[in-house]
Amino acid sequence: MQSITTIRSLKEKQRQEREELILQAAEEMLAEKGYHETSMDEIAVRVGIAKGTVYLHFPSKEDLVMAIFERGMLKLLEGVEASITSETTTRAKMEAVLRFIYGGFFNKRGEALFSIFGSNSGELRRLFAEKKGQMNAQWEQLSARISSLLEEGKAAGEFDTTIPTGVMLNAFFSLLAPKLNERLIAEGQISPDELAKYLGRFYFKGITAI
Amino acid sequence: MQSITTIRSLKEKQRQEREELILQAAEEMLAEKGYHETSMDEIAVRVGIAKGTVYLHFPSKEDLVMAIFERGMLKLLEGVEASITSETTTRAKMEAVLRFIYGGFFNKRGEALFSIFGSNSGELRRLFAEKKGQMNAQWEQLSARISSLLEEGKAAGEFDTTIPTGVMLNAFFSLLAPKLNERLIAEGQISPDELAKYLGRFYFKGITAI
Amino acid sequence: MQSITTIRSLKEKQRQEREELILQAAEEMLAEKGYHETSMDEIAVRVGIAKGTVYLHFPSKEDLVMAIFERGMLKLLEGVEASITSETTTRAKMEAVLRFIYGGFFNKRGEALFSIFGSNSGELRRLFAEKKGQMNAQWEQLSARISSLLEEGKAAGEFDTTIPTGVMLNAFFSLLAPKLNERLIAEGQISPDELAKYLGRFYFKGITAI
Amino acid sequence: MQSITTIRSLKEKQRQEREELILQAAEEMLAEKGYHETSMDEIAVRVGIAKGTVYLHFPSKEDLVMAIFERGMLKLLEGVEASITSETTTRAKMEAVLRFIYGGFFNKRGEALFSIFGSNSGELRRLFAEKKGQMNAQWEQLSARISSLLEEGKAAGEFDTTIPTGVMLNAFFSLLAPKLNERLIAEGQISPDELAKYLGRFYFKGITAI
DNA sequence: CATGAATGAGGATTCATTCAT
DNA sequence: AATGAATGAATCCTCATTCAT
Repeated sequence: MQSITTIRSLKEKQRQEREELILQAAEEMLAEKGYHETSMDEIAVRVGIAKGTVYLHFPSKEDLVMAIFERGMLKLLEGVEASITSETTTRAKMEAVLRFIYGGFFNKRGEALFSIFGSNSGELRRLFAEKKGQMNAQWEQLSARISSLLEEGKAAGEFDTTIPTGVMLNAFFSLLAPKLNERLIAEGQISPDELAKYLGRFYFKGITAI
Repeated sequence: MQSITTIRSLKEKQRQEREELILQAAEEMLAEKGYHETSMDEIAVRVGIAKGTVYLHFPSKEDLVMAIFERGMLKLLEGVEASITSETTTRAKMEAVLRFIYGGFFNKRGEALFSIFGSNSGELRRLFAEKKGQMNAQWEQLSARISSLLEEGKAAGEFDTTIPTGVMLNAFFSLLAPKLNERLIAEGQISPDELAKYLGRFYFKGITAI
Repeated sequence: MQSITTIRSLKEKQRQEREELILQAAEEMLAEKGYHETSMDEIAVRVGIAKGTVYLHFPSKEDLVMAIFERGMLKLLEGVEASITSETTTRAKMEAVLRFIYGGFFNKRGEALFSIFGSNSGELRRLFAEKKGQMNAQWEQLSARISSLLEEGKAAGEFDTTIPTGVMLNAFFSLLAPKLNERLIAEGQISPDELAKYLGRFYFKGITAI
Repeated sequence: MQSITTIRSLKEKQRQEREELILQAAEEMLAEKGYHETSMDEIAVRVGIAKGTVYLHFPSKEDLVMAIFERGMLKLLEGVEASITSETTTRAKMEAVLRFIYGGFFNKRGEALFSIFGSNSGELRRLFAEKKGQMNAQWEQLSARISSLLEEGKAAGEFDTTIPTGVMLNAFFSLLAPKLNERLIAEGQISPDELAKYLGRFYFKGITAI
C-alpha cells in the first residue's frame, strides 16, 4: 500500500504537471493573440481541462499572465546567466546572450512573451502597477546583469564610454523587439541565425569604443 | 448677416474641431491603455459628448483607430520628409529624422501610436488585415523612404554594405520603440534630445562602413 | 403683391405636398422592410429633407405609421365604395371589390400596408392599443361595409346562410394577405389578374348557397 | 450511488428542460411582440435566468428564432402527417389537417409562430436568406405534402381542376392566418372548433369540383 | 420653418469569475 | 478536487427624438 506521503507527492506531481500545461497553453495563446484575445475558456479547452480547474491553479487571468511573465523572466535570466559564464570576453558574453535569445529562447512562446512584456503600450500597465513587486525584481535583475556586463566592457575599454549604459541597455532590448524582425523572417528574407549575426555585428559596432 | 457659406464653414469648422477632440482623446486613451481597454464610452466622456456623437464622426471603433493610425503616419511621413529635405549628407538626413521623431513627434500621442502600430502581437492583425490597404501604403512609403536613404548611404560608402538594408531599417524602427526609452526619460535620467543624440551616435556607429 | 392669404395657402400647399412625399416614402419603405427596419433617417433622405422636418409633420414614428394606415384605409374604403356602387348584384359587387383590391390597390404600397396591418403578430399591438380610436373606426367601417354586402347576399339567397358572416369576412380578408400570393406572382407562376380571377371563383363557390 | 451515466443524463435532462423553457418564453414573446420587440434580456428574465445563460443554449438571437421556427414546423409537419394517415378520403384528410391546426396547434405559440413565419414583409428576409437551407426544406415539405393532397383530390374528381394547385395551397394557408380569426375567438364570437368547421365547409365548397 | 448635430436609452453579445454538484 | 453551467458587468452599436442655430 502506498504511504500517504507517496500519494500526496503523486498528486502534487500531477498538479504541477497540469499547471505546466496550463502555463504552456496560455503562453502559446498569448503569443498568438495577445492578452485580450486570449480567453480562459480556450486555455482550458487547449489543455483539455475544465475552466474552473484553471482557477484552482491561478486565482485570476491576471495572475496567470503574471506567472507566465515570471516564468519567462526566470528562464531568460537563467539562460543569460548560463550564456555569460561560458564565455570570457565581455563582447563574447554579450554575443552569447544574443545568440541565446534569438536562437533558443524565442522559439515559440518566449518571443511573444517578451514582446508583450516589453512593448504593448499600457494595456498591461495596471497589471504591472498592481503586481509590480514580483515582476520588477526580476526585470531589474536582468537589467542589472546586462548593465554590469556593459559597464564591465566599458571598463575594459571595449565599449564606448560616451554612451550612457542605460541607453545601451535599452538599445539592446529594443533590438530584441520581435514584431518587426518577425516579418523579415516570416517573409523568408532572412533566417533567425543570420538576423542574430547581423544585429550583433550592428550592435557591437555601435557600442564599441572609438 | 452671415452668408450660407459662412455658416457652413463655421459648422464644418466646429465639426472638424470636435473630430479633432475625439481623435485626441482616443489617441490618448490608446496610448494609455491600448486598444481593448479603450472604450467608446470613455472616449465620449473624456471629450464631454455623448456616445452616439462619436459614431457621427467614425462609423466604428475600428475606423476611429484606423483614422488615428493614418493621421499619425501622415504626420510622421511629413515630418520625415521635411527633416530629410533640409539636410545634405545621408547621415545628416538620418539624424534629422531621429531628432524629429524623438524631439517633436513623440510628445504624447504619436509615441503611443507608433508603439501600438509596431508592436502588439496579433491583437490587431484582423484590424490591419481588413483595412490594410489604406494603412500599409503609408507604412510601405515610410519604410521605402528610410530604406532608400540607407541604400543611398551604402552607395556613398557611408554605410556598411554587409548589413542588409532590411535589418538596418528594423533596427532603426526598433530604437524608436518608446516603451523602454520612455522610462529613462520619465525617470529623469535623460532628456529626449540627449537620448536622440546618444541613439544616433550608437546607431550610426553601428551602420557605418568599416 | 400677394395677399397674406395667398401666401399662406401657398405655404400650406407646399406643406401638404411635402407631407404627401413623406407618407409615400414611408409607405414604400414600410412595404419593403417593415416597421422596424424603416428608419426615420432614411425616410428623410428618400424625401430629400432633414430628419427634423419629418417631425414637424408627424410627432413620432408611430404617428407617421398611423397616418399611413389611415390614409391606406381611406383609399381602400373609397375604392370599395366606388366598386360597390357601380354594380348591381351582390356577387358582382364583391367581385368588383376583389378586382379593385388585386388590380389597383395593391400596386406597390397598399399591398404591403395591408399586409402589415392585417398580419404581423403583435409587433404593432401597442400601436393599435394606444391609438386604436382613430384606426378602429375605419377598420370597423370597412368590415361593416363588407359584412353588410355579405348579409345582403345571404338575404338574397345568394350566399350560404350557414356560415357566419364574421367567418366569411375574415376569409375574405385572409385571401388578400399578400405574402403568400406575392411569391406566386414573383415566381411568374401567375399574373395578378389571373390570381384575382381564381381567388374569386374559389371564394364565391365557397360562400355560395348550396 | 449514481453512475456517471445517470448523472450525465440528469444534467442533460435539466439542460433540455431549461432549453425548452427558453424556447417557450421566446416563442411566447415572439407571438406577443414580434421579432424586434423581443429582447434576449426579457427572455432571460421571463425564464428566470441570466442573459448569458440564454447564449449557452443559442449562439444568437437569430439562432434562437430559427430554432423556434424549426421546432414549430416540425410539430406542424408531424401533426399534419398524423392527421393525414388516420383518414381515408382526400377531403377527410384535409379536414383533419384543418382540425389539427385550429384545434391543437394554434393554442398559444404555434399560432403566432406560423403567423410570423408566413407574414411580415421583408423584416426577416435576411434571417431566412442566410439560414434558409434548414428552414425552406421544411416549408417546402409541408407545401409539397398539402399540394400532393390537393392534386390527389383533383385526380379523384373531388376538387376543382380549373383552380391551380398553387392558388389552392395559398388559400389554404391564408385561412390559417391567425390574426384575424384570433379576434373572432378572443371576442367570444366563436370557438376554435366551430371556426375550423366553418372554414372547412367554406374551403371545401370553394375547391370542390363543379 | 428647416436643419441635422447631438443625445442616450436600449439591445445583442462576450467572457472572467463563481459555485453547486 | 474537478467540473462546467450560470452569472452579469462591460462593451459596441443603433436610432427615435430633441433643440440650438
